[in-house]
Amino acid sequence: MPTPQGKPSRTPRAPRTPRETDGPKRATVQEVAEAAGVSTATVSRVLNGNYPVATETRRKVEQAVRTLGYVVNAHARALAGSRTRTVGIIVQDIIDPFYTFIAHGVQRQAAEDGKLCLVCSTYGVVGGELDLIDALHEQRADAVILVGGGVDDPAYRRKLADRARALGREGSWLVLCGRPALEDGVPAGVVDYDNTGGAHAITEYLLGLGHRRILYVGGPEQLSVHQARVAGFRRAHASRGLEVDERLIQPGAFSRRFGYERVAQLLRDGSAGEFTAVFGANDGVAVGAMQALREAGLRVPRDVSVVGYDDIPLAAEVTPALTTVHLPLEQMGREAVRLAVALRGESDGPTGTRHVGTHVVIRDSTAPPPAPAP
Amino acid sequence: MPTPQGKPSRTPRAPRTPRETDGPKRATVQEVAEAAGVSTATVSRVLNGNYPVATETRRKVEQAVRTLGYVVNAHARALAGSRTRTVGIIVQDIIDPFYTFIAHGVQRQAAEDGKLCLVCSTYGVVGGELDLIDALHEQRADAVILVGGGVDDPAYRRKLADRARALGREGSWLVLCGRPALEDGVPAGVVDYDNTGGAHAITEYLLGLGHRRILYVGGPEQLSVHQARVAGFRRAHASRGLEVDERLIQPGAFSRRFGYERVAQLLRDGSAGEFTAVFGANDGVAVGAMQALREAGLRVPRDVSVVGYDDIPLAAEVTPALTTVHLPLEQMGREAVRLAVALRGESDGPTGTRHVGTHVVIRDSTAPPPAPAP
DNA sequence: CTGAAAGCGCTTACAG
DNA sequence: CTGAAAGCGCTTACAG
Repeated sequence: MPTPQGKPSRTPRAPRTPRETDGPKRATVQEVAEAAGVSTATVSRVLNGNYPVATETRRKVEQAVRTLGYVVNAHARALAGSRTRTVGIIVQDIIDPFYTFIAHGVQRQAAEDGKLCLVCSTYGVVGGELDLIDALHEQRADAVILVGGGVDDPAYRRKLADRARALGREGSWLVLCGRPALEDGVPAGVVDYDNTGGAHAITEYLLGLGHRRILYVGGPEQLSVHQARVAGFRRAHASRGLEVDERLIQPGAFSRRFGYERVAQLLRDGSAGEFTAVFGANDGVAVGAMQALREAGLRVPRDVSVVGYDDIPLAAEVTPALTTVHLPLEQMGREAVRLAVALRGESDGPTGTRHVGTHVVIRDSTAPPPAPAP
Repeated sequence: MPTPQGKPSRTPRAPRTPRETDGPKRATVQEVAEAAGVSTATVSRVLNGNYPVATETRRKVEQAVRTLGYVVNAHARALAGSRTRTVGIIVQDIIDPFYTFIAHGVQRQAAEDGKLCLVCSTYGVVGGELDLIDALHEQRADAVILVGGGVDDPAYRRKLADRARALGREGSWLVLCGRPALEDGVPAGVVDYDNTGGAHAITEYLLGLGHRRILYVGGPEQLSVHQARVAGFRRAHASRGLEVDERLIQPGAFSRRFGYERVAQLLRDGSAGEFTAVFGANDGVAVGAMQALREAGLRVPRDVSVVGYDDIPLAAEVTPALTTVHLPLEQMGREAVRLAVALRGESDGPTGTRHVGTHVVIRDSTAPPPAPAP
């Protein structure tokens, strides 16, 4: 039983006495060395394969490893060497497909590079990110990948920069994935996808179809992603000399539920005025909006067009299939670990940035607005 | 640049010379101790809070920690102490909702217990599980949680048992989540959900509705989960003295795609005979089947009823909402880490098993079979 | 190609 | 309540 401090209570047994059932006792390099009749240095060298070793010697060591069932201790290795072969990733919520797919990319790339992956979710806890960075720092992760848009106030960015520097001193790297770069000189990489550009492109598509009153729903106001997407939305209007009715911008959560409820409400009370298209801040919001429209007796895309952002699988699976901005989520995850690896190669390299492309995917949820009432 | 062996090449710089930019050099307990004017033992004690320390002493140490920006090295800690405060989880594919939700539960429970989570996916690679268990063993994870049904041949189970014993010697535990227990005496826990019972219950529900020809689609034949579900399907028929037409059992992948393709094909060539209901081996398969039925002009549930298994969110989101067997996925993940923690508390406890409940959720995809053609 | 030895950064009996 | 010292299990210059 753990004590209140969470430490195991002292057992009355003599320490380090192997259990009866232990069988071949847990082996160490020391024991492998003895069994093979060589030094521990030699064992280490055959294990790591990073140094020439005579064939016969190698054979003896491998034999000993096998018969003793030796499994290297990664902690001893990490302490004596320098790399941990571990990357950490911090997301908001692993069950949100946006994060799941990025985490998936991180995991695959890490696996290909022979690294293991520590995944952590903040679940929206304030300061959670910072604590998790610290926890991953304790683990001396080779890289810490922070995914998703962040709150964007100066005090917070300063704290993040401090963490990045602390990590940098350790030879590790903070990689921001989908969040603006920190100030110059801070050792942090960034994997960037163009929120403003994507939002601009899909808004322009809607405008080109003839829509003039587009409702923008969802997205937490403090998040950098949200701000960037709204900026693209506005810029597309501005390029055509159009003004946007502020009532049409309805920030909120990034959830299906929010999309559903807010659109249902606006349809009910009309407080945003009329609209012929809905731009969901992400696919979840858009799908929620579609449901609200359907329940109000409106047809998509005949009466109202709907678009989303991210292109999670759901977007292609709903009916009608959703027009949206495609983000290469898995690739973003892969890019993040590749960047970290590249960065570690440099003795004291500067901040690096990697951009991934984005494009509009036109499916069945968009059409020209209905002809004005006769 | 890594050399071909994957090790960093020697740099010409003198080792351990701090970079100009290092700022407050990476601190160690040693340095914290000096700064605070105490011994390293004392620093360790205030850091771990597991031993009485004078208030004033504690204050000095905490102060030193803060000004030096000290971050404990988890590897040194793991090597000197015994626990790593890390759990490992192995799934087949993190983007499959079944696994995502279990992983989510593992992660939350681990976080609540102050542990970090190493998550690994096999992506269906043969032997992947075994290699990943070894990798997690190297990391000395406090527990290794293996999720999902496994291939069920004796040779494989023997290998698994070997791994479990090796882990056990280390004081760590293998926990099988949704897979049959290993032989007696092997130090492995299991979190069990009743596949046979669930399949029996939902089949019985369909039978009670009047269906007599139910198509069972999907599920890889070698997997223990599949075998258990089919067993439940058969037993439900047997209880009513009904025979099952073997052509109605169509194993295959656990995917939406397979469900779609196989049902489409059977509808085309009629090689399974008639059927009035479809039992998808999991929700994905069931949703694929619904799509195939719809495209063939059949209506669900009016012409054909459809049920699934697992109750992932998709099940409630499709139209019509899917009748299925509910599995408490998140809870299963949580149970797995709780079990591991409990097991570690015991000096040499026996194999433990935890059962989680299962129940049928009736939604809109089921109805009595259509009346026989007039 | 190989070995002896130092050292990585902690924790934990042991002894006050 | 505190400290001196051993030891956890590896890797890596250094020296042949």
